[in-house]
Amino acid sequence: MKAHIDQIRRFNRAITLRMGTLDDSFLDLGRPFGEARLLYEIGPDGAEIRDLRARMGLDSGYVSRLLRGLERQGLIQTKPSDADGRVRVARLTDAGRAVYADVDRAGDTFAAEVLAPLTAGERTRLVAAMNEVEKLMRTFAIRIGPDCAAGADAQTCLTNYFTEIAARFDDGFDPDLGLATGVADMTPPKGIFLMARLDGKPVGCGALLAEQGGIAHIRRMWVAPDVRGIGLGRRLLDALEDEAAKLGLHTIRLETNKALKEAQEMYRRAGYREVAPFNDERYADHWFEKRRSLKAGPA
Amino acid sequence: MKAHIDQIRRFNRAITLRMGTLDDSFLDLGRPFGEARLLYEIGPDGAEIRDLRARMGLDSGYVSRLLRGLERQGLIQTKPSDADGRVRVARLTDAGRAVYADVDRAGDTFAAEVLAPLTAGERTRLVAAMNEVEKLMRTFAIRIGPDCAAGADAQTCLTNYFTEIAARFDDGFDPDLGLATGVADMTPPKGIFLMARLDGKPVGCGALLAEQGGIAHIRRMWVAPDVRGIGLGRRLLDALEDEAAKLGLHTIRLETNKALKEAQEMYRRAGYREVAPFNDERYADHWFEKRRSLKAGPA
DNA sequence: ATATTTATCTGACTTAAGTCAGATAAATTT
DNA sequence: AAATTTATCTGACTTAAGTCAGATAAATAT
Repeated sequence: MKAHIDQIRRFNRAITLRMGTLDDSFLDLGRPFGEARLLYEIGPDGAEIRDLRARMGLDSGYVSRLLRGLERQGLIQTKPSDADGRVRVARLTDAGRAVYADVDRAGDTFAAEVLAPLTAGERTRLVAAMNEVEKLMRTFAIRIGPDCAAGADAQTCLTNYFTEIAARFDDGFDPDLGLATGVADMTPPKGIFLMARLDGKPVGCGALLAEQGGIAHIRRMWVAPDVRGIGLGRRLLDALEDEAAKLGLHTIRLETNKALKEAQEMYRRAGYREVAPFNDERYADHWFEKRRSLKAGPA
Repeated sequence: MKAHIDQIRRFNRAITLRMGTLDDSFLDLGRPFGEARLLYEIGPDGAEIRDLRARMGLDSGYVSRLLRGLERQGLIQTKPSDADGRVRVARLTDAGRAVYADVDRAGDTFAAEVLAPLTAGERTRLVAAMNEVEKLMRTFAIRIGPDCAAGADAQTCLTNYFTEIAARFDDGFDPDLGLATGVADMTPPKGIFLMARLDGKPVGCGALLAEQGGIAHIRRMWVAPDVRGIGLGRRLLDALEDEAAKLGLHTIRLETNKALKEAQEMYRRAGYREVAPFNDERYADHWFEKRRSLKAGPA
C-alpha cells in the first residue's frame, strides 16, 4: 500500500512537472492563460456561456470580463441563444478560429515532442500505458453526490435508464404502468436523488425514497454503458445506503426485473437477501432487503 | 502517429484535469500556492536559497519576498551557509515542520483516494502503468544544451566519467596522462560543452573541439548509468553533430577505448567508420570519423 | 398578472504572482 | 589591493486572476 501511494505521488510529481507546465505553455501564445483557456474551451463549435462557467468552475463576473476581452480583440462574438433569451452563446470569429488552430497545433506539437525521442516500440508502450492510467483514473474521477431530480442531467439519466430497460425487459417498459416515482419523491424530505458524474457529465444515478417504518426504498439505479465494469453500481449503492443511514432508516429495500442479472448479483454480494414481494411493481420479478446493521458481504 | 498524438493529448487533458488540480489543492491548506510550494520545496532538511531558485525557476526578488513571508509566519528561519557567506540556507522551524507534515499527509491522502475505488488487481495495474509512463516520459524530459564546462555540474559529470573509465579500462585511467582537454578547449570559440539534464540534474555530457582544417573532435561523451539504454548517447551525438554543422566543420572525429564496446557500436550505427589513428591518445584503441555530408545509418 | 428564478453583466474590490532596477556584502579573479 | 562575480535583498512596479454586491432582462412558477 505504501509503495503504491509512493508511486502515485512520484507519478504525480513527474507528470505535473513535465506535462503540467507544458499543458500551460502550449496554451500560452502571448495571451493570459485564463483567456486562452476560455477561447480553447469555446472551441470551433461555440458554446453557451452558462456551460463554460459550469465546465470551468469560474465566477460569472470573471467569465463575462474575459469574454469582453476576447470580444474586444475580435476573437469571439456573443449573441443570445435562440432557445432561451437569457442564455448567451459565444462563437469564434475567423480570427478566433485562427488562434484556436494555433493553440491546437501547439498541443499536437507538444505531443509529437514527447514521442520524438522514443523508438517505435517505446511509443507503443507509452501510449498503451497512458491509456491504462487514464482509464483507471476515470474510476477515481467519478464523483457521486446528491442532485436535483428535476434537473436536465437527472432527466437525461432517467430517460436513458427507461430506454435501456424498455429494450431489455421481456415485456418492454412504460414508466406510466410501473409504480410512480415523481421528482418530489426523490427530493428531500421525501427522498434523495444521487448522481454520478465524470468530469461533470452524468454517468449514473440512483434514488432513495424514505418510507413509513424506517424503510429506505431504492429505485432508478442506473450506470451508463461506457462506465460499466468498474464498480460504479456498487459505489452508488453504498452512497445510497449512507444516505439511508443519515436519515436513520434501518431497512433498505429494492426490487428488480429478472432481465437485470448483473444487478441481482451485485445486490446479493452487497448483503441483500431476496424476500417476498413487498409491493406490486409490475415490472419486478425479485425483491431484496437488507438491514443496515448487518452491513457485510465480500468486497 | 495521429492516434498516438491524440492519446497523449487525451491523457494530458485527463491528467491535468484530475491530478493537476489535486496536486495544487493538496498544497493549498489556506495559504497561497507559491508560498506552500516553496515551503514544501525547502523540505524537512532545509535548502539553499540559490538552489530553491534554480529548482523552481523563480525570480530572486520573488523568492526573497516569499521567504520573508514564511519567516514572518514563523515557519522558517534563514541563516548564511557555513561554506559560503553569500549563500543563505532556509530551514523549517517546528511550526514549519508541522505545516510540512500536513501538506505531506494531504498528498498521501490524495494518493490513497485515487486507489480507494479500485480493486486490488486494478491498483496493481494502475501503479504499473504509472511507472511505465513515468519512465518513458523521462526520456522526453531529458534536455540537451550547451553548458559552462567550468561549472559545478559539468565538473561532476567529468569526474563521474573519469571514475567510470578508470574502472573499465584495462590499464585504468589518469586524466593527466591522456591528451589534455581543458575548460577553454570546451568553451567557445575553441569548442563547446553540451550537457544532458533531467529536471535540472546532470545526466550526461559531451564536448566538441573545433580543430584545424574543418575538423570537429568529440571527447568526454558520458551518460549516467541510471539513464542508459534509452538512446541518450545517440541524442548527445546528434546534438554534437548539429553543433559541428553550425560551426561549419565538415569532418567529425573521435577516439575510444576498446573497453567501451557499446559506444563503438553506437558510433558505427551513427555512420562513423573506423580510420587510422589521427592522434596519439594513449587510452584510445579505435579511431572513428564521419563526413558531415554522408549523414546516415539506420535509426 | 405578479413574484421568483435564472443568466448575464458592470463596477469596485482583493490577492497572488511575478518583473525589474538597483543596493549590499561575501567570494573570487586579476 | 582592486575589479568582478555571485547571492541575496528591497522598493516600486505590473499583470493576472478572481470575488462580491448589485443591476438588468428573459423565462418560469404561482
